[in-house]
Amino acid sequence: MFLNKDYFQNDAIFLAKDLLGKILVREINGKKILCKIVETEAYIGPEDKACHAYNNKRTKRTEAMFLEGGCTYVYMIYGMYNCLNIVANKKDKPEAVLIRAVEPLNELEYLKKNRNIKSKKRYDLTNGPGKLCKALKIDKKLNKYDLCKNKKLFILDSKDKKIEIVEAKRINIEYAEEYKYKLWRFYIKGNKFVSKI
DNA sequence: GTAAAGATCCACT
DNA sequence: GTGGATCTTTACT
Repeated sequence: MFLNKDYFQNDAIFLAKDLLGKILVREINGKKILCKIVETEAYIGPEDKACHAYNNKRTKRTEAMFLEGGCTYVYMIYGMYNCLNIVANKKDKPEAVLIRAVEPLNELEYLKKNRNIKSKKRYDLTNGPGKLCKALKIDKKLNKYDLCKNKKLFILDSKDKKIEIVEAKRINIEYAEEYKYKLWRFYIKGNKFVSKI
């Protein structure tokens, strides 16, 4: 089951929770890599001080968040790492869901090769926003990508309804003042691939 | 043109 | 659990 455009017009907090357990599909050279989404964070444009688009700040970088829901917002952090966001809500509402961690379901050797790390731990492959982007070869070429119209990157619905969702504070946003206490990070309880408990 | 900070990762103890 | 690496984007002058 494909998730359609209407689904992504919901607000970021709803989507952040609802996307847990769903399947992110990335196709590279004919390989279909399947990953279960296990950890997300919601960023709510104008009011959220942790959001790049706080106060409707619109720059060349943040304009992807002003697109309609169902597109991607890929940004670079610390100069070297990419993070994958799913844009939420309607056009001109800058909300997004950051994908912080996924659980790889196949092509593990290929993902390990992309990561090029010494660690052989399976759960080190994709347990962080920068890591999963490197493993899945997600970079700025996939910024503003429409998840509903393309085959290289999209999301499948999942029948897994037994997951237990934990709400937590978001990570590494000390500068966000009162917003750093918002419980806008969501993850699947007990899942080994979550970046931080 | 220049400076400063940043939604992180990895190796090491 | 800690610290260094490392470079893009932004917001100034």
